[in-house]
Amino acid sequence: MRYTILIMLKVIPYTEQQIKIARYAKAMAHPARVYILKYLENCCGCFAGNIVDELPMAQSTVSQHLKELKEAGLIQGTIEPPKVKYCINKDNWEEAKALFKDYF
Amino acid sequence: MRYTILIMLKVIPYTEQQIKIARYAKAMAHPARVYILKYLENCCGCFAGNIVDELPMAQSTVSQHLKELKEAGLIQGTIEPPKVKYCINKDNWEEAKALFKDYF
DNA sequence: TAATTTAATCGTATATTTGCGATATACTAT
DNA sequence: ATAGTATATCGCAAATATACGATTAAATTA
Repeated sequence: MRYTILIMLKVIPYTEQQIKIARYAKAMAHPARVYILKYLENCCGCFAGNIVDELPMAQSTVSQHLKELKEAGLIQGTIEPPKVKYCINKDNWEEAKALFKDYF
Repeated sequence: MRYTILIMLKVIPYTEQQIKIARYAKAMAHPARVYILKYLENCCGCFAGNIVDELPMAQSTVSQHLKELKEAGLIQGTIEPPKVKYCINKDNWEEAKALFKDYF
């Protein structure tokens, strides 16, 4: 007796662009982070403390949001003891902009 | 004796736009959903089953992602028994596009 | 009427996110 | 040295997200 085995393969279909868009979108998926990014665009080189003052949440929570934006590559921090100055990461910000523009 | 009471109020600072951007970004924060939106842009009026076939995940999981996109307002489904035809929600898609364009 | 098809929903498990207070760290000023 | 300042990190709780298989619902076909 003969058997025919049919194997259906589903390959992960996402393009690099789609994965990046999802990652950037995730970074922007909270109003506080949307706010921070806009704030830093106008006020590049401000300190973490300034952002904490703007937002209705605890210092530790803001720090966490900053960390997420940093890990997503959208911002970067430079230490100016005892403060930390934050800026938009221009390269990645431009990349995100381009990705979303192409996508929409 | 007299007391002066200083009350510091932090008002939720987010604009409507920022809240909407966060909501749309959240909807796009998973590669499968980024994929689905793009797929529906090219193939408006395709069925849920077609999307399931494209994606490396269970039918129930795809259904959940579709639900999220629907709840975010980015897609809409019309029943054509026993199938469901999905489409981009043009109004909201255009709104999202405009919001992100302004934002970046 | 019974079986099939298509998609949504339910129940569940696990992982991630969000938020907070407390604590740690790393400098500065007294 | 001690106290103060600015920020990050830890530990925890609650909420939300992700994924799956099983079941349900609604219409169609046999």
